[in-house]
Amino acid sequence: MDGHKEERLGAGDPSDDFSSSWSNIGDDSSDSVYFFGYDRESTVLSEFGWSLHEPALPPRTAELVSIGIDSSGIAARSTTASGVGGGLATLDATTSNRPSVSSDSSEEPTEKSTSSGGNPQPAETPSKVRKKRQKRVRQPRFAFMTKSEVDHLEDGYRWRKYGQKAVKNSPFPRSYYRCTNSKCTVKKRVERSSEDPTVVITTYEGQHCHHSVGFPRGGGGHLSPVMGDQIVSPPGMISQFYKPQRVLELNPSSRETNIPSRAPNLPICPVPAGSFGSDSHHQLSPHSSSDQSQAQQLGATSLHDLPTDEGLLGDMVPSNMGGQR
DNA sequence: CGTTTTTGACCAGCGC
DNA sequence: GCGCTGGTCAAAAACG
Repeated sequence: MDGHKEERLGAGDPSDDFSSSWSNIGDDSSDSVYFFGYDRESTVLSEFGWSLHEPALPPRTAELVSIGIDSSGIAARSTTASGVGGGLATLDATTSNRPSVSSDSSEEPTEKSTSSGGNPQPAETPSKVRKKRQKRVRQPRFAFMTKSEVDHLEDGYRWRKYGQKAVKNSPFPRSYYRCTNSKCTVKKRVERSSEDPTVVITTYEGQHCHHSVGFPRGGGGHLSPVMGDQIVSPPGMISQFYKPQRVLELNPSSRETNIPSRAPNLPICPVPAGSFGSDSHHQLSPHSSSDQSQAQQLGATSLHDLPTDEGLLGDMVPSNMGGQR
């Protein structure tokens, strides 16, 4: 099983089609190789394959194995279901729900509030009154594969579990979490790879609009960055992961389409701008800009191709990733 | 008592 | 149109 993964990746002649989508950001000097990339054509991330490496690094609670990003926020269909790449990270967003970049960002329905929370249905018959849910609007997602014993990795934010489902073709259930910050619509899914139970696949959707809460629970054990300087991303999502050393190239789609390489639709925050100043005083207010400049400072040269802006990736990709090369 | 988890039901999207 | 599956809701239970 692992074999086929390796095969796809290694033999798979990375340059084929995906070389530009998936970047090997491993450190030459290290035994580990990390793959970081995104789905260029809104196809299936798992098609790119991934590889588990056994990094000769200090033991950690979780190792980042692979990251997949759906920068377009568009559908990458799950092949897991079809058995093609079972257990691999797939990002999917229903095409029909594809956020239409400009307008949607503002109307971001905050699905939950529209469905029942924001619209307390005048209960008629508990069963059928249940309000019609709005179309699901998917935000860009990205997934991480980590080798970990624990399913739910500490990432500096507090999450509330709101569902769990059995997944087809997988013996492991998938858990659904939502950020406990009421203004934050970030969600995450956690499931174990059916192929390698030691691998946890975590998929994030959305962007935190607040700082992390710190690590009240774990004492921050997961946080300590190993491969270099500290991770500077306050709203970091995966700070417990290893820091990739370099990004060769990202966002080829922008190359193709001639759009500026900034991720077109990685929302900074789904929350209406106004709510920052007024409501979440202590939160992000002043630094959407400072975050940006920070990101720019940190990664300016090498990150110029980053598709991610200071949004999701800005958070997860340790600031100065690539700054050395 | 407030918060989080569990869990069955409901709903949307998609393929056939 | 129907069935399947993933995603979400929300009441109840569990927990601190």
